[in-house]
Amino acid sequence: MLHEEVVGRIRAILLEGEIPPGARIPERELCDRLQISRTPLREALKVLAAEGLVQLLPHRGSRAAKLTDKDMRDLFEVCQGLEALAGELACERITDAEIDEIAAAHAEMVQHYREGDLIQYYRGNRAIHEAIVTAAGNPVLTGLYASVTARIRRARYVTPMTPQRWARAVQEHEAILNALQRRDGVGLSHILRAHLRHKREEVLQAGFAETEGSEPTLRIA
Amino acid sequence: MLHEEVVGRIRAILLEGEIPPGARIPERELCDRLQISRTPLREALKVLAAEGLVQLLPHRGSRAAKLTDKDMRDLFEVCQGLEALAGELACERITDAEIDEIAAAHAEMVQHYREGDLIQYYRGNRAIHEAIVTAAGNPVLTGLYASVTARIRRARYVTPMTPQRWARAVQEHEAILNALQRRDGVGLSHILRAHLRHKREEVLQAGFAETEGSEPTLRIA
DNA sequence: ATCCCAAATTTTGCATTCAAAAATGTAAAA
DNA sequence: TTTTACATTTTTGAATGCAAAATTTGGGAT
Repeated sequence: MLHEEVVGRIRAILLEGEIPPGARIPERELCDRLQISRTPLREALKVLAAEGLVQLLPHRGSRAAKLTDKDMRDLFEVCQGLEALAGELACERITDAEIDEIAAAHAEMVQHYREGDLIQYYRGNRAIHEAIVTAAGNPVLTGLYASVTARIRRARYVTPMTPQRWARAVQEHEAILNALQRRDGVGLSHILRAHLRHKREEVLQAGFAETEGSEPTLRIA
Repeated sequence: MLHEEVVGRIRAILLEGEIPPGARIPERELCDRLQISRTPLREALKVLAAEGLVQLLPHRGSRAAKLTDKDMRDLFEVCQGLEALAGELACERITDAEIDEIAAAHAEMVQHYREGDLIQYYRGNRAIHEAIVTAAGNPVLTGLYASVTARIRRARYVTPMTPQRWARAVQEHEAILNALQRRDGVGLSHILRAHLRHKREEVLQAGFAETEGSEPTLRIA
């Protein structure tokens, strides 16, 4: 199946930031690179446009979606809502085994925190949030969440992670795990919202890399 | 722009139920009907597949997405979450003018209820929910909501609307309007969730039209 | 009569081709 | 020197063509 493959690869290229936000996407160049003709490429671009990663301009080609501050705020809001929903549902459905897995991932993440390994910390952090969404057992939710987080990650923003913020984030994660273990859906929902609200505030305060030139010091993956 | 046009028309055909869930979508036939070649048609089908209205089977063509009971439950859950989020956000941002508009739409809907005009009642009901989502002022949310509700509407389910259920729905709508006017985001969020949960229970209890033969007595729009 | 397998037909997936629109470059006039 | 009009080039959007895969059809064996 060429089509899916192509969508995935272009998505990766966009998430990787190889084509910066707002930049034109040269069809021919991508065709040469992916060794395909324009037909499947254009199909893939249409799909990615539907996902919000690409914007199509009539007779003027496609560009990598450019996210404004407002777009980021909107995405974070929705992400928050989806995570809160996921938390509630997860508490109703999560198995003990799944909780154990998340607890293990949490412990690992805390270890990275102690070691000061921000990259690995972020990786673990993301894994935990995705595990919670998965535990909600709702593929529709999983799909929308993936789409929204992809778009957020697309904006290679930089957060100046201060010790205070990091410590608070870890504390919040302790609370998240705790609520999960108690299967306190409402509580988890509130914690998750606050957690993401804090992150959003940090991001929007710091601004994020919108321009092509500015190289991010750290990409949150 | 041919592409957008085509996506819209096929989406309409699917929502209209002309191609029943699970049925094959004959490319050639649609091409003849829409007077286009296969290229833009296939691009449109890919987009609709990304939206979840169409499912593509490798080398076996595309089918109108078939929704299982589980799918419906998942969609309702997410819809609930999105509406609850929209309610909270709307309360923070809605203008007096927008509230007045919704109040007017509400009064109109109640009038249809009194007249026993279920079709018009549903139309007004949908308009109100969409207005609340719009009032949230979050295009990302609006887009996801549109996608989810389209998929729900796609399943032409039938709800035996009893007088009791109808009365409760109207009561809940009174409460929704009330919370909006008081700009009570948390309250509105809870009411909206309960509102949709009730609807979901009705729908899932009744089952929905999955087979081609069964003609729905009433399509919830 | 039923089942199974192979040939023919249809349909799908992708490449190529063609026409139209936009971008670019050039030259002439103000 | 700047601006505008025009021609050329590039790129996009859609149609067509072609090979591979799947479905259908027909014939033979059980």
